[in-house]
Amino acid sequence: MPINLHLLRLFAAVAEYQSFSRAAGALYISQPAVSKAVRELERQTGATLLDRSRSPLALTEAGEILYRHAQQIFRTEHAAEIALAHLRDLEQGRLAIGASTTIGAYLLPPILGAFHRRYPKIQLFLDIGHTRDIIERLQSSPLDIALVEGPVEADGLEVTPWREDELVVIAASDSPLGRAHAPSLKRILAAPFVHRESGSGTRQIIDEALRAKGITLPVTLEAADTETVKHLVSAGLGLGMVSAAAIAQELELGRLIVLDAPELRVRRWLSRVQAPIRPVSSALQAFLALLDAEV
Amino acid sequence: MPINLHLLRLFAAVAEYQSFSRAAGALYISQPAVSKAVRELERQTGATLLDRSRSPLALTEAGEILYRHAQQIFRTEHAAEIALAHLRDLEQGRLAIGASTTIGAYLLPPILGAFHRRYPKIQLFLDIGHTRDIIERLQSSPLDIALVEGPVEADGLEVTPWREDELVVIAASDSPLGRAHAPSLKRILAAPFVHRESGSGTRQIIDEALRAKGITLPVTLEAADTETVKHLVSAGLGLGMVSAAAIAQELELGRLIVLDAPELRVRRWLSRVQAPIRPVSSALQAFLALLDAEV
DNA sequence: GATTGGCATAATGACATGTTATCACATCAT
DNA sequence: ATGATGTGATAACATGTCATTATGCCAATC
Repeated sequence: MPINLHLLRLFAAVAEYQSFSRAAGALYISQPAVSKAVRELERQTGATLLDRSRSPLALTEAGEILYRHAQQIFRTEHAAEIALAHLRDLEQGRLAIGASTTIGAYLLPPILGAFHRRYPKIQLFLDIGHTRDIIERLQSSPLDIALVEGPVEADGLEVTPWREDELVVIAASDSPLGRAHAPSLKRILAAPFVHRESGSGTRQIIDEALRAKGITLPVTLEAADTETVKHLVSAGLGLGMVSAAAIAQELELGRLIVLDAPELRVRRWLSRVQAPIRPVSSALQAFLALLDAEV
Repeated sequence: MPINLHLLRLFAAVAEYQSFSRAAGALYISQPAVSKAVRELERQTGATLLDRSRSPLALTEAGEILYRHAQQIFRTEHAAEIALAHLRDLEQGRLAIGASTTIGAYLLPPILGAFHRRYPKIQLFLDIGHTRDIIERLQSSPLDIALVEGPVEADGLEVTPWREDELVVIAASDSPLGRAHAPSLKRILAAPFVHRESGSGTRQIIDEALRAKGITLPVTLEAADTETVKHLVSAGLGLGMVSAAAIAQELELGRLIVLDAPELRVRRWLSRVQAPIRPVSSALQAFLALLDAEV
């Protein structure tokens, strides 16, 4: 039979204030309620807890022992309250985000930076990988949310469009095509092309979108990641097609040039993916607000 | 607003069994009761504690935190139960006994020995002093019980006769009176006498009892304690009058002799003194039983 | 010896906590 | 598919815990 912790709370107050009536006052209840509670606790524990013959009230040995444990219990209870409040006030907590490579590398860092400045106590986990893997980890639950490229066929997942992203054709600024003002589609398609590997989401999107338009890009080279594609392109090995978000720095430095080819324009939606029924932590809530706020 | 620890208990069971219905079974209550309790706890804490979308049931971050604290709380509760049971079963506890010098030195040791052999986990305190001081310490509460000589005028204390004690006249066995078969009262009263100091209870008893009979003993020497009286007497400095309980060893060794003088026979009651309303611990209860049992 | 403060007791009332009945929804074997 | 099974949610209702007010007793104090 467990100890009735409600009665214990009242008894602890009596022990602390060394008086039934003062304890009652502190608890905002009547004195008889406290009297009865302590008496009932004594009945249940089978031990006399208070020496009512002395004034101020004294604890018996059993009362002493029980009181010490009660203090420990209510200290822990208080700690729990504090911890929950911290969680609510975002002064404690974790947030695990999954992202596909391009988003993780180019779009998320500033957002995570802003989040961290605002909620420095929240522990952030960023998991970058292929959409397939990210989705899998979202379903098996270590991830709170995922931001991925392209279409998601998910069982019970909620997919929301987040931002639109454009894939642009890039050339080294010191290459012939880079120096051309507005090269024709024909000239562009005649040039060598550097691509991401076949498995990647970006590559899939590009292939599908262009196939729909009846265009096939030449494949000269495949690279494992966007960063390599950019380096190869700026080294003059050919043209490339990457997310507009990925080349801000190179454009600024004048290393790369965007070739404006309306026929090759590929736009895609970046998606926010969540498990729909799963409870939403305060940290996730705050992160969602930030995602919607940022333009 | 403190956490409702009753609801917390049900929640902790759910967390442990990762199932509402199994938790309900373990608690011997119905499943809806558990459902409602957890829901109410979530309402009160303002946090979602369980992720009901996964199976088996998963804890949210808040639930995780609350569960850890709950475990700590209920561990402490269990420790309290154990401690109280120990107290009840006399496997833990203290017992503080006050005694006047003669009782403490000669009568109590065998009793305390028996008590300790029977209840080795109980911590014993023996406080030996003048009746006056012992009574004072009983009232101001560090002592659970006192065993004293002679009459006690106590305010609200309960005085119960314990054992009868006889004060006997002793002589060194190699002294002239010691060798005499049955010396006359006159011869005894003519001899030098070694007494306890005037403040002691024993001395008071002797003086009063003999004064009632119209007898006054000569005072040759005063000593601070019974042990010294015995040594002085066996060294031949005169006769003495001490508790029969105090000389068992010397009689056995043949050092001292009891002079049988009917006129000088002084009997007194040794008393058990307790604070009447004060709660009685298990240890004290056991000690009282032992006091009554020993003959 | 009346007053005051503190705890106990009794009669009664409100709310917390339990119950049964039932539904909704998955999973799973047939 | 389909019906059996397991699990949780919800609703209506019963119960018992925990509170209240009213009052009495006792000790301390002026």
